[in-house]
Amino acid sequence: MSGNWRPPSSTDVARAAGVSQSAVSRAFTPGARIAEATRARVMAAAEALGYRPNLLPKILQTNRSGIVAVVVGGFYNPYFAMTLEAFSRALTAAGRQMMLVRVDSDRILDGVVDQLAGYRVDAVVSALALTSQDAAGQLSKLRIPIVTLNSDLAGDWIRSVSSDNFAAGVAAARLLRERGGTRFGFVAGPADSPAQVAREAGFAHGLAELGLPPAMRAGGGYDYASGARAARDLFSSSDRPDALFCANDLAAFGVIDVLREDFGLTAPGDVQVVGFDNLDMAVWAPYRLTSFDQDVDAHVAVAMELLDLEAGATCVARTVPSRLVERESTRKGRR
Amino acid sequence: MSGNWRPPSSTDVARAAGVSQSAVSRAFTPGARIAEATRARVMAAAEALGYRPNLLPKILQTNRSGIVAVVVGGFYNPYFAMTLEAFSRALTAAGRQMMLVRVDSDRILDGVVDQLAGYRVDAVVSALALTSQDAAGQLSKLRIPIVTLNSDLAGDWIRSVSSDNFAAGVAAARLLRERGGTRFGFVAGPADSPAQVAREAGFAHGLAELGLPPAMRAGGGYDYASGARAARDLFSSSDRPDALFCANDLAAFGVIDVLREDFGLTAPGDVQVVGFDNLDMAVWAPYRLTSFDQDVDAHVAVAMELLDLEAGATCVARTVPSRLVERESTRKGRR
DNA sequence: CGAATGTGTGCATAGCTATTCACTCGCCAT
DNA sequence: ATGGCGAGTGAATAGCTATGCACACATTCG
Repeated sequence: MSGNWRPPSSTDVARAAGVSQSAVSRAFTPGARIAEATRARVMAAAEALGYRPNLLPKILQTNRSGIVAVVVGGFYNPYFAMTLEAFSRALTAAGRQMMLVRVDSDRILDGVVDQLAGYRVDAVVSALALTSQDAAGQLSKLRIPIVTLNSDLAGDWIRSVSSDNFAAGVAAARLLRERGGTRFGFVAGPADSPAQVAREAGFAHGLAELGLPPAMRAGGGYDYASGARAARDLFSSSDRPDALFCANDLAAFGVIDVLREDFGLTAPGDVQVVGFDNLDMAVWAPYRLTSFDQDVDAHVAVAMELLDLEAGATCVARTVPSRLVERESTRKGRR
Repeated sequence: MSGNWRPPSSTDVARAAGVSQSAVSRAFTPGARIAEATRARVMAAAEALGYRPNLLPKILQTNRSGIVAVVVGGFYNPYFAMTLEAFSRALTAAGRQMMLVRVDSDRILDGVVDQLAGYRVDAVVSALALTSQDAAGQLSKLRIPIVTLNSDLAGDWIRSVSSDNFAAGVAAARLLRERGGTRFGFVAGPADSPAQVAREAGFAHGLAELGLPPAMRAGGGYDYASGARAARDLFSSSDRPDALFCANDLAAFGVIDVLREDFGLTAPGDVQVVGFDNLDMAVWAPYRLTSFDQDVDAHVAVAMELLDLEAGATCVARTVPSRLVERESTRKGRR
């Protein structure tokens, strides 16, 4: 209708209710000193006008927006969806809002930092494989806390929470050995992912600890296609592995499908397969994948805790244990 | 360190650079009238102090935050991830931010509307199966445009963009008939989803148009388990269907897995299966699912356009055609 | 009855930026 | 020489809420 409409302000409500603007503010502030009758009159006027308090002036004064920025690199991996879901719940429960920022892998720093700083976000959560050290530095200068998931970024205002990726790698080696694996293979994730690196190192360490030769290696991505490619690479050679640890579930699915489809091999009879993430799909009939559960809720709980740490001096890094969920892509152990 | 630190303001920068606050503002405003030498001096001071313009005062005056709220019911369905990804891209390209809001299905209205209004979000995108008419009404009163995805909500400030669900249902019926289907089944989504209702109605219409008897029916959810249950229901009876249209891909995967696992049936030999959404997983080896592609990018493009429509008088509803992608869960047609 | 306490209300202000208005200064044209 | 003009700058202000301060009034107590 009118070109320059503006939402009703507390002053408008005050006028309508015949009170001062302060009274309106107090009516909407729990625990404020105001007569019940006045509050009722204000509320009636507010209801009639459709008034909602504007949060921005408060933010302007306190520099606390109640907004947490969550930075992700993409959504192709259902693991991100799980994380997002858990974060969303936790933030809502804490009365905060989530600003979702998607960046094309590398150049996070460009406009994004300016935007986040401009909106005065309370904190940044990065689910990025790798976060630009530069961007992190800029946020630190603005005293905006950063919580990093499965990354190894370090700095003054940076806290990190990770799975015990190395330990899981070791556990994978032990499990596969215990279940009768003899020739081991590792299906790698992207080289720039600290989680991938730690999982591989742990697996290698575990094998060495057991006196076994190092694993064959293929792959290089967290996606299905990368796993499929890895399986073709590994099984086209003469010396085929019979026990695989995959950097994540998505790659493991690709592996399993190619093994069955192209090579007529199934798990766990011909090859045992272990994944990482414990996606919903891990229970699906074609896979029934043994996998490490990252306990997303625990990750998020820790992250929420780290968000509100005020002192930025000490660099905090927390680890959340992952839990091995055995299904039928590995052989049964005695119980 | 200091308890009450505050980020540098334009006044701080002005003091440091020996100019007025106005000059600082102009230095950061493209196209503003300012001498190049002054701008350089301001920029140097800003850099030294780590100054970022605070966006809130501008928002306070213009009531345009640049924030679009995206409301979702959950992330379990990868289709939401696709939508989110596309929206995120589009909003970033338009220089806007996404506030992600997750609601527990029904009670959206509680605090959420207050929050969104309080932050002065420019618009709300709802990817919810059903949106509370009440919440929608409240947002309308605040003149906050709503764009609904695959929903049938109507009202003054509400615009909707949907797939041609009915037409797709008809097309599914024709395809399955043309490929030799004789006994038809429909695997339903949740009853409160307008998309589910339209797809089923279209399928029924298509069958009737071809002079075929109505389809058997099972299911009632958009998830894998629901599809699995539906398959068990349908194939435990004596009169088994040989052509299935599933309300979405996730359910279709459940169907296919149960058919293979529990009944030893495969697609397309024993049963033909058609899904909806064309998820990434539809190409996976165990499925190779024929499915309707919703063209997420087109949905989002239309939604972005509808977001900025100012006039709230006419109720806009746009439809985006879906595209049939044939894979190997249906038989080959002559080409 | 005076004082003290407590309750309820209004006034004024901080918080930060973009923008309008007014002003100065140097330069050109008449 | 003087009016006009454009460029560059600073002062002032709007936008909205929460809150500290002051004040008015009622109530209670010594």
